[in-house]
Amino acid sequence: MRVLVVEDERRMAAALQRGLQAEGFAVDLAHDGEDGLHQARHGEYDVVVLDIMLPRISGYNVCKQLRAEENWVPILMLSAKDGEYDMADGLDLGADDYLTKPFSYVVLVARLRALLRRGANRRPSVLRAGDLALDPARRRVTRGETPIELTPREFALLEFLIRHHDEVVSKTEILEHVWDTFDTDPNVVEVYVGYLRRKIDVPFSRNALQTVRGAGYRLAGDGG
Amino acid sequence: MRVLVVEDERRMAAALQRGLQAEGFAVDLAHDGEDGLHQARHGEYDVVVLDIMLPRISGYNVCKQLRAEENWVPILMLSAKDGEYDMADGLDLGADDYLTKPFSYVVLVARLRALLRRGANRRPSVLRAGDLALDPARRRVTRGETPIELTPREFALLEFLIRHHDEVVSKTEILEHVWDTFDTDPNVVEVYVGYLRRKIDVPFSRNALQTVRGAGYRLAGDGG
DNA sequence: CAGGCTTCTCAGCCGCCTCTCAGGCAGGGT
DNA sequence: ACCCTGCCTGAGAGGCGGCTGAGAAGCCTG
Repeated sequence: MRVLVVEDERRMAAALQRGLQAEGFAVDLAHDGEDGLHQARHGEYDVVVLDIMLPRISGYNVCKQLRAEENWVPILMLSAKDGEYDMADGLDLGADDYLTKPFSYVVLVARLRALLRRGANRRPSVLRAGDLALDPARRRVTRGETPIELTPREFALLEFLIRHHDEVVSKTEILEHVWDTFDTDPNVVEVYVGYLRRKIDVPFSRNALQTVRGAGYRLAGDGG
Repeated sequence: MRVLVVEDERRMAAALQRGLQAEGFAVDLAHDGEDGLHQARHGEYDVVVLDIMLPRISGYNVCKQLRAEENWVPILMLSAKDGEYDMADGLDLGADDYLTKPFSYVVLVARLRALLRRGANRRPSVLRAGDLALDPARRRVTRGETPIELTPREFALLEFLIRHHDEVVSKTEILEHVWDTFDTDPNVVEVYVGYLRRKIDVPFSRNALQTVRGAGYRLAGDGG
């Protein structure tokens, strides 16, 4: 598995390289945005770890550029907590996952593996589960032919659920990936699951968004 | 889940112990590096929380020593912000994760769980015994093709039994691993074994979950 | 600045899950 | 055959997880 790490802080980059190599990845480094963009274009990587604060071209623009060129290599974005961009921006750009510095090394590796497992490469432009369809680029959701209006938070939640459809995802995982926090009251997830249900569930039909008591939620669906 | 906390500041150590116990971990303490090294060698822990600044042997050297002995227990390092070592050093040593003091308690727990989860990921994704299949990630159990609904406690019990299928496991072992206590009335195990039997046993067939009088229970099955 | 939308908190309710208890049953030893 | 001990199980209490309506705070828009 080939990983490109685009990170300007030399010590951090080197530590990541050693760590990921120990995990069995083949790791290339780029130390600024221009270099990173160049390598990502020509390197055939399975995944790219992309810092946002970079010399020459920001990670933000590297990601935007790659996606504009229809390059769908999975991208995991890194950003400072107090930075100019936040998670919503990152995902808007077409990043596949997002971590806030200071991040946990284990979490980084876990999410890299998750990205690889998901085979996000050659990602279909529309995500499906059952008769639900979600288009990340156009921010549009439909059930069958009928469009569904969602708020940004609802959209992010549904996107996460649909990417993991048929799996049980815990409220903690949801908080980490959709809210980017650990220590928020999980009740907010319950509330938003409630909102989603009212919008996506068809009356008199089996619920698409199931509760798995004591474990989390599962979005049923055979789509891909 | 057994945790070893190696931390010389008594107040901090005690606070961690109480907090982690409340989260359902079994917690042992060591107050200096020598003691910590000794316990880590012989204690069969699922994860070790290791302060860097320790009397007698530094956490740095405890970690180095353990890895030199090919002991790959997951290690989460703690260090002071202004300390001599930083994240890069920690990862170089073979630590699996790294936290800077003062850290958030919630973050610590989240990262511990991430470490444990990662360990779990290395195991086979679907556990089998006979025609029973249990998928920990999806929280799904099937007998042949038919899905079986289990409550969290039933699920945890079956997971433990299936991991030890064809072995006799005592009620005490079950209590330790599934209930995480010693001093509970073993009757609760009998009750839950009963619940499980009603859900997983096929009528008119040999019982999969056998009682071994005076010793415990055994889940029959040739699967792996 | 007003109005609407979104996000999030809070408290109350409901139902499932968990666990206890007591009585009955079965195995094994004498 | 009898008893003792270990195991099983039905009934039920209590707690906790999850759901939801109400409403406050924040944010954007006109």
